[in-house]
Amino acid sequence: MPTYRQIHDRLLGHYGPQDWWPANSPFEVMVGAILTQNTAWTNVEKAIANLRRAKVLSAKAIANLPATDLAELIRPSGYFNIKAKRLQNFCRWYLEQGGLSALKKRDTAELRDALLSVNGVGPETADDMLVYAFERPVFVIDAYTRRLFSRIGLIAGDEGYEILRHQVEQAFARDKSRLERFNELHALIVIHAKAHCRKQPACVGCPLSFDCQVGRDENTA
DNA sequence: ACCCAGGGTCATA
DNA sequence: TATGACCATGGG
Repeated sequence: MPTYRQIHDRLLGHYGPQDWWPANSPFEVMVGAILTQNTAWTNVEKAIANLRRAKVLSAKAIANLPATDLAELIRPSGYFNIKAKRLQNFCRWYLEQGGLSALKKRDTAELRDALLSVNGVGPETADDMLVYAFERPVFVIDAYTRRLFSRIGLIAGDEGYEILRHQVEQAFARDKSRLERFNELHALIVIHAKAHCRKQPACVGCPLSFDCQVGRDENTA
């Protein structure tokens, strides 16, 4: 049974560095993190392109936009009514807190709690922001990660989010460059899942030498 | 036609 | 604490 570190190394060797998050600024990372909730990234790209074209890809602009206008711009990303509210909740909070420069000064644990206090920001979204916008060494747990680790046998699969996060983070606790490891591992797992989608009957050419089928929901073993 | 995507919130038991 | 309903577009 491979270790978390071996999984990281094998995926990295096979797919190469992913250079995440695909965004032009920390704020754009945060917008994308909210828009990609349970949504394909290709749809998020369209929504972000709309925001950029409308010149409202900033906290102030989004906070001051009529909710119905914002919803229309982000329509391609799905759940557009609720996500318009979430984006505005977040942007107003972001401005109240003093913006990026003020947030960057906060301790990681405190910043995480603050992010989680925003309605519409859950654990995965907060951790996406912490790693890819604030460069803090936290590991993001998503559905793919649960499937992969449980099918390999490293976890049961029904553990709580925090339990899993700490378990993986502990595996790299003494790693000098664990931020880069957490950054890559999450991105690699997502890319790996996309590479082995529903079109294939098995995890063909799996770099983990294991038919993990991360891109499939069923098949729990 | 069906499945699900780089989740989160809220009501209910 | 633990399910279930709900949110909604777009690609395979």
